[in-house]
Amino acid sequence: MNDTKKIGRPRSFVEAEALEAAMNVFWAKGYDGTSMKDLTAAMGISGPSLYSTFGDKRGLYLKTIDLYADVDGCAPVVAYEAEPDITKAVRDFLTTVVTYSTQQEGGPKGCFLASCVATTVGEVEGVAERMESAIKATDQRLALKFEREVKLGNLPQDFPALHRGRLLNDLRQGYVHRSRAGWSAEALLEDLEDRVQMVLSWA
Amino acid sequence: MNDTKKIGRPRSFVEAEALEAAMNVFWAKGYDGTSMKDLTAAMGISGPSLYSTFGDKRGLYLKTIDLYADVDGCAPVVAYEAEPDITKAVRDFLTTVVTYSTQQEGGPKGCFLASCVATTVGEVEGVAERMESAIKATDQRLALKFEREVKLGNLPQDFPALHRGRLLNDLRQGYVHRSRAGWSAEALLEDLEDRVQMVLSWA
DNA sequence: TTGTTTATGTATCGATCACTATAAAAGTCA
DNA sequence: TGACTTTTATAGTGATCGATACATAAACAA
Repeated sequence: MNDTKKIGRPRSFVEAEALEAAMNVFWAKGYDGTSMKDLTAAMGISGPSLYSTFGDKRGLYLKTIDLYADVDGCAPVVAYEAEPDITKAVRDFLTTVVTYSTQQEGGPKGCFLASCVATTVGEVEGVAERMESAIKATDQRLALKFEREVKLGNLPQDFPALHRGRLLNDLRQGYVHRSRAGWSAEALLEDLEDRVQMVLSWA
Repeated sequence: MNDTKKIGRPRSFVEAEALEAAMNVFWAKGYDGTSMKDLTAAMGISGPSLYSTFGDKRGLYLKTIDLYADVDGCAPVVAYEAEPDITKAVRDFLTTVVTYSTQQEGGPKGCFLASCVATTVGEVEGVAERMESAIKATDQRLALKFEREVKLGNLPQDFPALHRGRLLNDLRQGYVHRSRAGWSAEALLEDLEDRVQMVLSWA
C-alpha cells in the first residue's frame, strides 16, 4: 500500500521484522537481561537506527508487547477457540499451556505475555496498562465460548461465564509459574483433569 | 548461644537484621531494580562488609529468600491455618491474598515469594530450586488442613486434598498477577466466593 | 607491649549500561 | 548536476553497575 517513494535514504530493514526479532530476544532473555547490543545484533540494525525508529529500550519493549497483543498468536487460546466441544476445548487450553511452558529450554518459553511481560509489570512503566487490557481481552475470549455454550443449552443458563473465563486464565498463570520454577509437564498434567471438570461444573 | 568471644574486630551489625533490611529492599524494588548502593544504605553497612558477609548480590538475594522461607510469615497461609472452619479458612486465605497484594503502593507488596522472587526465577541462578520447594511446602501446608477435615468427616473421604491445596496456591498466584497489572481489590473480590465453593466442592 | 586476626571506611576499579554526536551514504527533488 | 532529506555506520558519551585494594580500627593471644 504505502509504496510511494519518499525522499531521503531508504530504510535498510522492515520495521515489523525488526520488531519481531526484538520480541524474540526479550522473550528469551527477559527485559533486564536484554542489552541494546543484544537487540541491535538480533535486529540486524545499528544503534542510531533503533533509537530513531523505536525511541528507547522501553519504547521498543512496549511496541513488541503491542505487536504480540495485536497478532495474538497465543497458542493456548487459539487451541481453545478451535475445538468445538467445550470440555475438550478447556482440556486443550490447559494442555497447551503446560506443553508450551515446559518445552524450549533456553529459547522463548510459554506465552510472551504470561512468561516474560508479566514479570516486568511492576518495573517498566507502561507495561501494567497493557497487561491489564491483555488479561481482560483473554478473559473475554475465554468467556465468549462459555456464553455460546449457554445459549446452545450445553451449559446451565446461569453459568458464570466470565468468572470461569477468568478462572481458566488464572489457572494458566499458575501453570506458567510452576513451570518456571522447574515443574515437569508430567507433574503439571497430574491434576489437570480435576480442574477441567471444575471449570465446567455448576451446582 | 554462640556468644563465645572471637578474635578480631567484632561485627558492627547484626547479620539477621541486615538480611531483613536487604529483603525489604528487594521486595520493594525488585532484584534488578535494587543496586548495591540501595542495599548498603538500607542495611547500614559498607560495601566490603556486605561482600565479606554475604558473598555477592546474588548470594545475598538467595539468603533473603531462605530467611523468608524459614520464617514463613506469609500472611495468607497464616490466616488460613489460624481459622478452624474450613470454608472460612479458604475464604480468609484468598481475601488476605487480595488485600495484601493490592495495598502498600510503592513499598513491599504481597508475598515476597509470590510478588518478587517469582519474577526472577528464570533470571537468577538458584532461585528456581528455592521457588519449587517453597511452592511445594505451601501446597503441603494448604493440603494439610484439607486432610484433617477429611479425617474429621467434614469433607468426603476421597476429597483430593493435595490437588485442592495446589489449586488454592495457583489461585493465589492468579490474584497476585492481576493485582500487579492494576486490578483493584474490589474487582478481585468479585468472583472470590464462587472460587471458595469450588475449592471445597467434590462430586 | 607486640603480633595476629577480622572488620571497617575510603576511594576507587574495569566493565557494561543505555544512549548519542558526527559525518558519510543513499535516495528524491530542482 | 547539486541542493536537500533521511538513514546509515563509526565511535564514542557520561553514568552506573557490581565488586575490590588498601590502609586503618578494634578485638584477642602471647
